[in-house]
Amino acid sequence: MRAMVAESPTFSPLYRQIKSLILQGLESGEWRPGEAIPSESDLAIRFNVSQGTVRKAIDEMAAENLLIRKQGKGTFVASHADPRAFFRFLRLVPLAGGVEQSTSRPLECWRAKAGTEAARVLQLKLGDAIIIVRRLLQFSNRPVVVDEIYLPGEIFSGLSLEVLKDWQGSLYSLFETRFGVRMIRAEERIRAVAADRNSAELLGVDDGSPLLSVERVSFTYGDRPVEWRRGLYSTAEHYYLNELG
Amino acid sequence: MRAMVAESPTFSPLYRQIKSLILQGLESGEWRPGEAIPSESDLAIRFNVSQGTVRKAIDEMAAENLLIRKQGKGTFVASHADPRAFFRFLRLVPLAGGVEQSTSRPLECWRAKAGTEAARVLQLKLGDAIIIVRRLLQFSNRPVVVDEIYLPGEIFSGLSLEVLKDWQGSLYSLFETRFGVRMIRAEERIRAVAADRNSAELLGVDDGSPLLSVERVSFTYGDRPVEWRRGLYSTAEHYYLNELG
DNA sequence: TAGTGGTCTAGACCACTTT
DNA sequence: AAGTGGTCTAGACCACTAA
Repeated sequence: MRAMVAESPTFSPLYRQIKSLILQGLESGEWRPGEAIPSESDLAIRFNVSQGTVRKAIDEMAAENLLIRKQGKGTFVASHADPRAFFRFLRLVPLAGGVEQSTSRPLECWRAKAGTEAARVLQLKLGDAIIIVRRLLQFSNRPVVVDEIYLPGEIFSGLSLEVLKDWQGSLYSLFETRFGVRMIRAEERIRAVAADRNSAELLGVDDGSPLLSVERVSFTYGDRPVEWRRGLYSTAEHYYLNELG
Repeated sequence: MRAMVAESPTFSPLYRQIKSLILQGLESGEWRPGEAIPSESDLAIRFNVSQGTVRKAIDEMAAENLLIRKQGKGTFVASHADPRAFFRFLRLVPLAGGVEQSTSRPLECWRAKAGTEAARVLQLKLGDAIIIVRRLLQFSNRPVVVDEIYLPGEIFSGLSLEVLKDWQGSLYSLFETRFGVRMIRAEERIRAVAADRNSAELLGVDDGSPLLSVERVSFTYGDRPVEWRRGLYSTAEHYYLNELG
């Protein structure tokens, strides 16, 4: 292992090579979400490097929210089942402080073929199978978000309205445990639009009133796009919070 | 220095103590934006710790965008004069790809007294002096954002419309070089609103059309709020891009 | 060639959790 | 007491920049 550093023509430090080896373990499912990976010293022996080098690799992965370190216990694979992961992808906060209970109400779920845009965004071929989900998100039993979610049909073939209705917990935690797809990062494109009649009715606002249009593309390991969604957010009693570091 | 680790009742590791010492150097102006701080080995001698400990302190500060490392050259104090820092706080992207030139057109600048909300947000007393700036932001000579910016009068006392008009470059780089105030992080609260007549005219959109309302509070060292602004973004030809890590 | 940050190692010890 | 991650050190060497 050590030799690769010196010989590699496009130089990549040892700890990054270790990092990608650990990443392989995550992708292959050797260690599943919520489980512990081997200790630093075990990995150091396994990869034949010093503990400090493994440590630096894990440091980076923890900074990327792929792993979670717990002193005295071990290092764990990050999971969307962890309630702390929930607000990482949903940045909606009530105008009047406090914490609210949110519930997801699936409305429809049907099969379709990818059009030009869906194919481009999800990196599919035109006409490939996709699954579309429509959903209403409620905070304290009041509708706040209407979502339309596009998923590659091949990966999510078992998905149906019944499965969605039976599931307690976040959508991403369903995807993770049931379909083995873990969302790692996402890009959101936000605009202001006027409510169409249908959405206005679902959200309980006036036709044509301003809504936040949030278009999201989510990626799994290797920057593969696996979800495309468009949400309309009612910002009458909530706002989208963004922290600029 | 070493002794503090063991003796400290609320344990704080050595490298964090070093970090806060370096932070003091930044706050006090010992090292100014754009300048280099001493080398790791110099700092190690000065603080009487090992180079690795200084390194870990600097690592964290680099991750927080306070310092910028340049291999072979040194470690530099981050500056808003650096063009790379520009898009850290302005997340607007044209719908049709490509890069645009942006220009800031200051409209008005006047003195006022802090009302309840401004006082709360900026942590001032009711009636304290504040300065208000109105500004139009253009991309490729087309208006996209109207901003209203509230600043503590004491800190920004020399600010005027003339100063703003004479300045070439970003607002934050003006604040940094002319007033010694460096913005480190910010929170944005985003909602969708209907355009009022005045803003609609400035932005060249129809009265009542949906706009993004972006309310921002910016903080300097020690999490002190030093700017409050509300911007109305026209998202006819642009969107707000957010990366969810 | 000298100085800077970047990587890697080996070993000691501390803080936290579990048995 | 044993095992985990967390801190700190000292030293060697590599990669990059500038004189």
